[in-house]
Amino acid sequence: MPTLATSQVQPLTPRDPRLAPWRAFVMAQAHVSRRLDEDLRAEHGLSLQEYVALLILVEAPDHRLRMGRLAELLTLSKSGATRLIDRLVDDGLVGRVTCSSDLRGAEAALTEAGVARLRTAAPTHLRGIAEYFLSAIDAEDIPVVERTMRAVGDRACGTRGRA
Amino acid sequence: MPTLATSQVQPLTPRDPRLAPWRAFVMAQAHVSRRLDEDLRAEHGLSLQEYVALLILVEAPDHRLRMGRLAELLTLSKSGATRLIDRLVDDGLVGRVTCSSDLRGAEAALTEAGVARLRTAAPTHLRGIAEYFLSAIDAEDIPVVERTMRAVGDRACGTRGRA
DNA sequence: GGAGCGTCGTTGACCCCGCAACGAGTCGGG
DNA sequence: CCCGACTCGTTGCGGGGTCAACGACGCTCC
Repeated sequence: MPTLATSQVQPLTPRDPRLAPWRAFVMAQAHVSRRLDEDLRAEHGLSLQEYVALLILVEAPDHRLRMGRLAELLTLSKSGATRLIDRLVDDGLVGRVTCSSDLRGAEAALTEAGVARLRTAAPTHLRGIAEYFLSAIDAEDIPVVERTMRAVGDRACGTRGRA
Repeated sequence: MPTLATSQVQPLTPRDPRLAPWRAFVMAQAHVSRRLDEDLRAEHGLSLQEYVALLILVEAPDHRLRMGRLAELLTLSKSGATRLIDRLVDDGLVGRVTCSSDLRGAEAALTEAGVARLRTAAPTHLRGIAEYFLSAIDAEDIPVVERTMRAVGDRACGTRGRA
């Protein structure tokens, strides 16, 4: 395989037909996330971001995570993570714990209420994914979607800074 | 074909492996749009939304569009569109015109400066799409991506309101 | 032809996020 | 030791978004 610097698919101009998949991708994302967010807010009073934060925490060892790591996983700035956790703390869904191994660090830890809230909200989220995303894709195409999306994510994430 | 209510791919539980493509999709979108936004801001002082607004306008007949329609195409609320156009007007990139056929309607119209700005910013955007998105996908997979993303977009957009 | 209802875009209040600056804590070298 | 340089999370500020309420206008029907 050629290790061509970065893209080299061809320079790409406006009105190029290869923009079609890109536009479809953008629209898909916009509509699906909006739907998932609406459903969670309407049925459980949680934004999609808040739900994902709880989800990330429940999958972490001890149901706790350093703020910095949490910010990364949420693709959020550090301050964004701080304020998101602030809200969840106010709602009693997570607690703040000072990190044992690093006194300047803080950890967010899921409370019992947080676990419970997540459990009741999960069906809504999962139903949304099935209804808006998975059910629109032919079964045979799913592996391709997974592979390509993973490649895109890695490429856009990995090529950090340097060309 | 079965007209099964909505999803019926299978109820879907947490930790289901079918969530993998969904997660990859979410990460891909997050990283790619962030990159495109950063690049446009750094090189042209435009947010991705502002760029897309200009792009939509340039593709419209007469380079003008009703506010409502613009909001739809941007997947934005009406007030969101109003404020976005406000900024572009302040920058001199678009102008406001009262709609000829409906006195309560307003239209946004691209100025010469807007067209010019779009033209200079386009290469950055197109390069980003090629580099972060297209070049990560095998050529043979691109049609599948386009087809599936279109299907997902339509499904999440079309099933408006009613089950 | 005016009354009532729907639609269009804007505005005010509020929410959420990123950036830059900060205080607190860690770590390595003199 | 202790002093600088770095890292961690929080905070002030400002940008950008939504929702609800509004004024202006179009439309229909009596």
